[in-house]
Amino acid sequence: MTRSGQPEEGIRVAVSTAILTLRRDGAQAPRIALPLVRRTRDPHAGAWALPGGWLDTREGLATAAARTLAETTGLAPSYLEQLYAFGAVDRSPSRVVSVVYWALLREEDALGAAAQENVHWFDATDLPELAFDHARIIEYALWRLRNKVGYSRVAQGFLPPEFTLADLREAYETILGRKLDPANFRRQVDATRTLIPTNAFRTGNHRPARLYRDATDVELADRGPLSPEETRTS
Amino acid sequence: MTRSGQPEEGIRVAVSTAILTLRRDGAQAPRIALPLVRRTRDPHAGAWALPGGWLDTREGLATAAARTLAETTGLAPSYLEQLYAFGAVDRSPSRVVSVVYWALLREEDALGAAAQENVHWFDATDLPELAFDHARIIEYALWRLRNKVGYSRVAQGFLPPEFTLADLREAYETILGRKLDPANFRRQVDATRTLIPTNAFRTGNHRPARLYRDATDVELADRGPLSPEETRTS
DNA sequence: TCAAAAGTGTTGCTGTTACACCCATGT
DNA sequence: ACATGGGTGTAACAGCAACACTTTTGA
Repeated sequence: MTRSGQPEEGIRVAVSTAILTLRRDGAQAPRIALPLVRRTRDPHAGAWALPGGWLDTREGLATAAARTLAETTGLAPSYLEQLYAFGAVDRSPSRVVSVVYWALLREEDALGAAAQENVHWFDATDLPELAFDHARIIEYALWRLRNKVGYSRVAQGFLPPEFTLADLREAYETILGRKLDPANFRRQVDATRTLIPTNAFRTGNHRPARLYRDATDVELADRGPLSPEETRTS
Repeated sequence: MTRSGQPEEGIRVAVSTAILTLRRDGAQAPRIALPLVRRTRDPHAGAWALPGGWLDTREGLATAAARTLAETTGLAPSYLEQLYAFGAVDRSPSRVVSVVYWALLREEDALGAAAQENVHWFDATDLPELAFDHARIIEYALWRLRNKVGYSRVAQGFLPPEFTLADLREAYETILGRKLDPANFRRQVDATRTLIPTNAFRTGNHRPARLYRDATDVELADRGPLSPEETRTS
């Protein structure tokens, strides 16, 4: 095959997504959870896998990620970013190129979605046996999230439109796996000038906490010269 | 099409690479240059494009990137990393998914390669009219390089195995587009403990400069849980 | 009034920047 | 000897971590 020639045959392109959200059991600290689907066919029938599907010839990659996500789990993420394209020949018996996305989901949206057959939520630190190399892919997605939280506002993808600094700090703590100093955390986030204080407070057991919302019209993460991909299905 | 169903048809997968190297005209400061190939067919016949080719069904993505690179330009990069997978429907009349890599090439290797027909080198800041969205892709590759140079040793991908700190600093300065303080630069790089001083010096016009080599068996850039892809063609 | 979270102040540490200065070589 | 890049020293500054402290509420 030469450079300018056409390939003899096409290759099947799969799109799948690691959807991360926060989940809390009772009053404990939240944990990162993600939905997996049980495979019904070989290869790896019976094993759990990232939700996804085949790329249709009439749609873009990000659109396909959002579509297959909705079809398999009924979920609509608040943040979606391409993770990596995998294409080793030994990943599957028949040749497949797999473009993987990672997504963040608001806690409330995860609860609101109807439970679906063959879809289960797993704690990211306690995963079942996974199909293909999906275990490593999830590791990579979590690594990317931990990294990105350090220099962007992605953590807000876990939160509702209005939230307290304690909410935000809790999300950071869950992602990073360590406690953060509330005083320093406050100063650091408002040094970024990306949070807009509202006049509302969350009243609870103690001193009320001011609610913030994120600056609108600003992407949660800087993707450089690449504009965020279109994810509308229309 | 349902999740578990097979796609009706395969999709052609293209692999192309933005190959960056340093190039100097006379005694001036070096600039980033990259090779482009002139397209001989539609779409965009006559326009310049990133070197690449079609993914063969029997090879991995990174292998295909290295192979098509060698076939179209005769070059073998010192560093190769996946950049992004593009798949918007309107990129090409017929549906194509394009997996783009970016690579670094040692200055010497660029000069050593025989000049090939339809391959020309361009200054990264002075590009011709490019096919598809390749102009934006090159912007993205340069952005990634600028970013990565801040927290990794990728810049050494431009340099021969042994180099002086001035060589390395010059590479950084070219990538970042600004002068760096030699004194501070020295301290910063040896704080990373990744450079091994040799007993050799480069003797020239002034005080001889010690030659360094990079710590072997260490990847130039941290890619997280993803092990570097195999690029051997065998 | 007390516990606990919200929020402010302050101090010491660490890494960076700027730049003065000495060293070693070719011309 | 002197110009020039190699290489060291150091003081000022900025950002961050640690933690003492004040404020405001519910119980």
